[in-house]
Amino acid sequence: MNQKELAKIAGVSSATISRVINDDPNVKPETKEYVREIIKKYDYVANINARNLRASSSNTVGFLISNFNNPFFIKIYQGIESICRKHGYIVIIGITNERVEEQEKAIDLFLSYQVSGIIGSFVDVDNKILNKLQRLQKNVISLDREFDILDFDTIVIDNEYGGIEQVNYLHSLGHKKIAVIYGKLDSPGKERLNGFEKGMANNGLKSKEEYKICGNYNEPDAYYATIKLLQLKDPPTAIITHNNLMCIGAYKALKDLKINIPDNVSLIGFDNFEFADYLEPGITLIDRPINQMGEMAGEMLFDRLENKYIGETRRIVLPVKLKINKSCNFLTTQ
Amino acid sequence: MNQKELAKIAGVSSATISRVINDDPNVKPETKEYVREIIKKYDYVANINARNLRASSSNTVGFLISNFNNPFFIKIYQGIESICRKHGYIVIIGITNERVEEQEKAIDLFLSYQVSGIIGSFVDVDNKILNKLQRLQKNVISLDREFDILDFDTIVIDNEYGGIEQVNYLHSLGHKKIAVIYGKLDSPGKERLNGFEKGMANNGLKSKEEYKICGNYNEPDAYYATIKLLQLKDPPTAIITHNNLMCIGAYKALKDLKINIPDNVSLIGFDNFEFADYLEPGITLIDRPINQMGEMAGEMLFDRLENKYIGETRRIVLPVKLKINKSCNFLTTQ
DNA sequence: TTCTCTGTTGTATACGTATACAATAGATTA
DNA sequence: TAATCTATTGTATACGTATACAACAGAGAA
Repeated sequence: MNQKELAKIAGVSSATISRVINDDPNVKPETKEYVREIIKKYDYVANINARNLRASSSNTVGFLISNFNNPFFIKIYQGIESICRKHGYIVIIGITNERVEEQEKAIDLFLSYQVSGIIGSFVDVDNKILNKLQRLQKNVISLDREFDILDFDTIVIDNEYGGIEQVNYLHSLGHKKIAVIYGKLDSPGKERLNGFEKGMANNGLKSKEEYKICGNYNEPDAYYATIKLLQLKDPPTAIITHNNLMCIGAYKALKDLKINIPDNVSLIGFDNFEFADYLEPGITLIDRPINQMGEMAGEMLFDRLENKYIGETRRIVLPVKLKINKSCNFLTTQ
Repeated sequence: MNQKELAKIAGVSSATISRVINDDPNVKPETKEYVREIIKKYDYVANINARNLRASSSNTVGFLISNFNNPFFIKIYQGIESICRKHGYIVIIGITNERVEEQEKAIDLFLSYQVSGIIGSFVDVDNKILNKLQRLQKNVISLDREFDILDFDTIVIDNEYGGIEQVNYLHSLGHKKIAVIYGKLDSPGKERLNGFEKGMANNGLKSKEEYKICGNYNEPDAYYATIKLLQLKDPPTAIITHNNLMCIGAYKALKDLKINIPDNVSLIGFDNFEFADYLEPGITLIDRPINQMGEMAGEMLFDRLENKYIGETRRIVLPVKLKINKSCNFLTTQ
């Protein structure tokens, strides 16, 4: 069923159908009502492909993520979705799995959909990707990641500060043997690690190579990293993790090894997660305003799309905050 | 940049461009290679709206869910997405928030996108919705919910059995004062509650009205339901919850009330969740093969779409299993 | 040579929509 | 009355693609 067929049934022209659908004021009220009844009766829905083709745009926003393994992206998605819905836009999801090839495919998909804008946690950006993104003018928001080459609105958190604070807090409890399970060295990963090193240096602590293990931002790698750390001849008394999944991995490893947190080992996380407060012990961590991020990204994008903001690229750095719970303890003399 | 423009640049016709994109064998290999270079050079991507319009189909699957608050749907989404990706299809998400009006909008959206099929956890289905769905022939999978009116492939779990097993287990531990926090009375909700009643009756237990509270499948309602239960003059010794979010709500309430699980109150859940094993105590629950459900739904759909299966409506009932952990204990004499 | 066949490319068109423009009837004005 | 204006509707078209069909050149056969 299309406009033409429906028009024939209704005894009007297809233009009238179209006008009624788009609530054109130049239609006689009775006609409008009559056509609306016909539309309802036949459950007619306009073909969005034809619509978008004709309009040369699609009221669609692309949301680029690694995947949904990290609940971080789910929260962000919900925020973006609600803003888009409010503006009558659809979100399509592109998954990179942290691979540049998949990222490129996802971006091509977005472009083929004629998206109005993209909100993305980009894996890596070279000139090729940049060229593609530039077709969207400034309607791109880089979320959680930064790239020198990328001159788009950006929302990040203060990763370095978070990294420093983790060390500061453990140091204040008397810890000296501090290990870190860090993530992939993308932009937030590097900054968190920089923060770690700065924190150590500021407090006059020595950053030992064997205390630094990459957990690739995922749970199993962090699990094994934790086990490795504890098998060292001189194991650390505190473990820092640089994201939520790795914190969970470390927590599970410590539990499985029957190591008491925080009496034997203190554990501090980065980024909150659903059960952080309800594990035993509750997890001390660097908290970030994740609920804001999605909506903020959405709103920044629509400010651009609706020309409410025309101007220089914006860079928002959201603050992080140490949230103390019970997974860290004063270092007892051993 | 479209085919016509690119064709002019390349010095061929737009038909040739189109043929190269679709890897038509009737193109001279050298031409193909040459055109591919041009496409790459100009980063040309075909307009998917025009494509879908021309094709009168869209290689798109609609996935209908309540929302992403329940991690259940995330797992399912991941399964469906991976199967769709394998087949070159895109998933678009429709959110109902468990409201029929939003469900209708989501389905209209799917239809306007010319989806090839829908996998959905439907809120409710009347003739109107049914009519719309029937446009997709049999390419609809009803997930987790059942409706008499709906003659489509269905994947559910054995909800009633799960409900019975919860009671059986608690009874085997000596509990008699068993409360249940049940969910919305949709199809699985009803069956779980039926299971509860049957289990109680089978074991000669009396099902008290004041021990039955609706937790609406969400965490806060279950939290308050739990508090209410414990404020009763004669509080229950065991609490059954009928989904994961409500189990979490009950767990948090008990924790916040400093009530020991399982010594003071036993808690049993329905449906697994990330931290069930790592809470203290680990949660005893009815486990279901959730990882299978998404992929299975995807595969069932593509069997239809690719005519690998043509036939009667299928109904798959996946088994559930009691997973014993430490949140239930023998009833100690009071 | 002439004809046929094959491989390759181009031309023209339909998909369903929104809208510019044309057309019409009826109302208003001079 | 004729002229003008307004409200409403219809007609024709472009959006970008994929493909049916036409066209053509060159190879091979008769």
